[in-house]
Amino acid sequence: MNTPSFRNWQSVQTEVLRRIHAREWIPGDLIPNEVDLALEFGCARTTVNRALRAVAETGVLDRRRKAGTRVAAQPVAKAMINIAVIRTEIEERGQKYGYQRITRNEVVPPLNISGAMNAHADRPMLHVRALHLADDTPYAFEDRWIDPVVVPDALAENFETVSANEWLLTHAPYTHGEISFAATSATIGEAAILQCLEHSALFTIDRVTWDGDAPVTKVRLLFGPGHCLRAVL
Amino acid sequence: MNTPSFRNWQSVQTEVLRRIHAREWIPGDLIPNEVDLALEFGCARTTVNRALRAVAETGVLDRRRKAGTRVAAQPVAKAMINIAVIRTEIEERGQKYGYQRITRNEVVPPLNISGAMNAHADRPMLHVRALHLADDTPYAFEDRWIDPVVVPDALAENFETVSANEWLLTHAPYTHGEISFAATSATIGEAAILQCLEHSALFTIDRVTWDGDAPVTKVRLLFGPGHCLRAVL
DNA sequence: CAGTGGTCTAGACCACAGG
DNA sequence: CTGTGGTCTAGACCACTGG
Repeated sequence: MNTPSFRNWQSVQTEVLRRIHAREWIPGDLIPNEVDLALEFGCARTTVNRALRAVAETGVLDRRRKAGTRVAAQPVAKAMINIAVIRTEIEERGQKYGYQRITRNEVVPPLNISGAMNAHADRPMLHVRALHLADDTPYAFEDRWIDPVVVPDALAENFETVSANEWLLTHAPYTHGEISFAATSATIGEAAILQCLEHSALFTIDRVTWDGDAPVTKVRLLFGPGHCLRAVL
Repeated sequence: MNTPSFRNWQSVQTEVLRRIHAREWIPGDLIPNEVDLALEFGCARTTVNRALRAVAETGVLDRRRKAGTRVAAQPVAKAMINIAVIRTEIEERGQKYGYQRITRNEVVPPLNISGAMNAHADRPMLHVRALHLADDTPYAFEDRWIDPVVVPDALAENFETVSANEWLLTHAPYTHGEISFAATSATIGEAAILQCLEHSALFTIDRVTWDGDAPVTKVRLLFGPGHCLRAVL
């Protein structure tokens, strides 16, 4: 067995994936430990570790101290979704970006909004509604709530030329957030804004971010009919 | 400046994130190089490297050889989506999983299917339609095409008790794939299967996988109204 | 060309959890 | 208790790319 030598972690990773693909290592199997693999591959254990860690991050391997490393029986497909600023997203597709602010108010949000943000139910918030356009046609409707206690600067901004989507990135840091994707049926008002039929199926993104315990912003993005979000596996 | 010492990469990562959050390092800024940070933090450069690499993977830092490491001006939010087997997904929510195969045929697929799979347009494929149920109510409709040349074993399987969703995981390895998310309007047939109204907005996942150049399978999953996919940021 | 991140190495110690 | 992965270290060389 004249094993070719594996001199970097990427080649070790490739070899590991090959063995799994070729069923040399069967799903559920325990594979050799790092020390043995390092010996076999003729490299340092650190290098094997780096490779196995990378594979494990994709869900193909399952690693546990003492228990060792196994080929995942039911690998969970992991897709990395990149959510960029909407303007960038449109411009990268070679389209012309357009923006229209629709409304801006300071009101007490409905309970489902303050609830989702984990915020005080009686505190007024900044409510901004706006439309993003690609090549002059409606692309996405942004319905956003901003907590003015956490982001006081937002009160001085009218969001007429800069979208909240973009402005918040540079003015409101957050520590963590939640995002969810769904399909919703266009209300008559949404249909008018997006220039589509009532009850059209709209791809929807809901996102809430916090800075520690403090709610920063909650946004719902409604994309025009036909929109889809892609990723690789 | 009595810097506490940072003895592991996680604490270095935390400190880096803190500085960005606290605006000590402004978006667009060049931050000190690894050697300097290692000196400041009192740890090895390897440790700093590990921490910065982890932060860069989340999109908060931008690293380039020679150019150095910068705080991303417009960080692209990255959400990791885990797509598990549907049965597992349902059972993990404490619901009872149910499955019904609807149809199974060997036919030449329509052009949009063979096109998406990058397959020969005139080759017959295995077409399986099935319904997944949670607590006896329709959860997702699976409409799948399988290339029998690539997965010959599939011809011997009737998919009456085991879903293709699950069977393929252990019988058809793939090297890469594409996934896309969208919202579609229920046709009358789909509405009947999912027991919802025609034109309901359905969350839809399309997935195609390949084994090298060879197309393995293409699946469209239509989820019942109200379904949503969550992730953390 | 030179400075930066990218990686490898050999060895060491540690934390966790299986048996 | 002990084997496994997780991590740190110091030093070295390399690859890329900006100036």
